[in-house]
Amino acid sequence: MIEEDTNWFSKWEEQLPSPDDLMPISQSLITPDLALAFDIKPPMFPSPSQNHGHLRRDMRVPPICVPSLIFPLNNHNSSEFADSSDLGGSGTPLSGPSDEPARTLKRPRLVWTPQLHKRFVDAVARLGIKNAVPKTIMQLMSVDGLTRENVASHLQKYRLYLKRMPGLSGSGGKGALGINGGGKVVDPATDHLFASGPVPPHFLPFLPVAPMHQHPQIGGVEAVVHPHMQMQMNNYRQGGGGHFGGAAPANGQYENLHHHFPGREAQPS
DNA sequence: GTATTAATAT
DNA sequence: TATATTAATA
Repeated sequence: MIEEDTNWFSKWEEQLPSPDDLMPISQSLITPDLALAFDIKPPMFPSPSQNHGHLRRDMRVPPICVPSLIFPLNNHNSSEFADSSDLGGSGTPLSGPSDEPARTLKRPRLVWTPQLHKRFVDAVARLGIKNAVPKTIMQLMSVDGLTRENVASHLQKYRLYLKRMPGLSGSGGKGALGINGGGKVVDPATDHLFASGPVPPHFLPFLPVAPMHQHPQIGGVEAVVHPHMQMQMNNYRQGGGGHFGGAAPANGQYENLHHHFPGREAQPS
């Protein structure tokens, strides 16, 4: 039914970024420098203490036209975009990114939050092995600011993970992702493990993204990636648990997870 | 010429 | 380690 196609996105949207989980942070994610460079004014954050309930993450970041990438306070001493505010008096040979066009700015490392990863996995799942290539995945994910390289890199790791996926005892003898006939995704077991539920065996071989029913949450709380997943998405425990001694990873970036076809990926002829 | 991938670097 | 970047190549 076509109707489903319509709902498809809504459902997806709903199950995607939990407002609470998505940006519990109150820190401005844009470096002052960057903000200035792009002439971006920090989006208004709803009262963090009020965003519970049904608050749909409707808050779209201002219609930024540039790489609307929201940076987590990347603590790295990137020689590139070191905050000019404190640029060590040392004769910094670098002019700073403020001068450079946004296009050439070096983005900070992408942090694959569980939400992002979920989108990624969903995309891969519905694309099927055949089409699950960086470009396509990226498009399906529709996360603005996300680059093909980002996806490619993650995909590489994801594949490695699938390969090492335990439990595939070779009774069948089929390779980890050897199947491909109709666009199957990977071993059911693998897929199941990784998807941790939200990715039902309904993927279609074709693009016409369909509305498979995805339960946004499992057991009440969204099942974070997966326990077995050695891809260490561990630090992101949203629900539960406890904190880690390590510094909490900024997870607010890419909050604008709304679909919005990338303008930056403009493909040259 | 682009896109994907493995390898490598940070 | 996780992600980026490069290099090879389809």
